[in-house]
Amino acid sequence: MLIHELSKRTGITAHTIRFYEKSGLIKGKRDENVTSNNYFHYDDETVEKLELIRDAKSVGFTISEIGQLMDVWYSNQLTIEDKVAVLDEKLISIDEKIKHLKEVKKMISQFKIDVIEDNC
Amino acid sequence: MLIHELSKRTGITAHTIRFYEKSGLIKGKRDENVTSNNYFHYDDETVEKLELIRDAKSVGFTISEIGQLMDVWYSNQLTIEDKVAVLDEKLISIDEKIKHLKEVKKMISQFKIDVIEDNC
DNA sequence: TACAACCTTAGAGTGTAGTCTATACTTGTA
DNA sequence: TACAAGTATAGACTACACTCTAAGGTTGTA
Repeated sequence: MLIHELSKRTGITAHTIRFYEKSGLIKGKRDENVTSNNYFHYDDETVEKLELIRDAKSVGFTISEIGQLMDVWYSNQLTIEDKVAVLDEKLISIDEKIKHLKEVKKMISQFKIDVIEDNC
Repeated sequence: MLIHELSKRTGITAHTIRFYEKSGLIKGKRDENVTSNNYFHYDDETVEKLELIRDAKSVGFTISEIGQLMDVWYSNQLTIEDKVAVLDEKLISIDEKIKHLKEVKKMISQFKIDVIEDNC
């Protein structure tokens, strides 16, 4: 599919998708059979990647952290140990984020009770 | 306590604390008994607030979202219904973030297994 | 074949969240 | 009392993540 279709499927603008591509998060392929243009083609895997990017971003991961993860996913430059190390680091970071969210949730829930009961 | 102490207790720089104060997230008090300076004084509640701010920021809440929450917390301008509405909105948003984190965690965990087992 | 709708790259502009510098004043300590 | 350390304000600067504009080329359709 071309960028317009990818944009429609993910709800992410073409501009932003190109920005992610320039940042190394995703990668389109050129069709070698076509010489009249140099349009990028994307597959379903890219749709999944963009959805992962959106999830990861919404919980505070930066582009460069997500990029690091994508490198582990798709690069063969790293040893298994290196890959596992990066993945473990992200897993720890996710657990911390969940912990933070639960703390914030607890505070807000308690405050909601206070607001309702004490009319404060 | 003064800003330096607040900074030491929270690990947030004085510059950033002043930035949060300017953004309306926290509020120091001036000591009316002292006329020689206009130093701001902060209480333990501010320490808690800054810790909440840090947690909330680490999971993708923006300054303005946090500010909205602080308004609900400390302003008497809003009705109980309005306050509960804001709190409910944040609680839903937190649940979504936890859901996103679990999705990302699942993908990374599965990928870790693939890396180890399939040597990919 | 006109023309709308799409594609590309390069680069400028925007909003958020700090981060730092400069200037000037106050406080604590050797 | 010198002077290091702390405090306030204003405003410049930076990094990140978009977001938009311009310029030029391609594709699909009436």
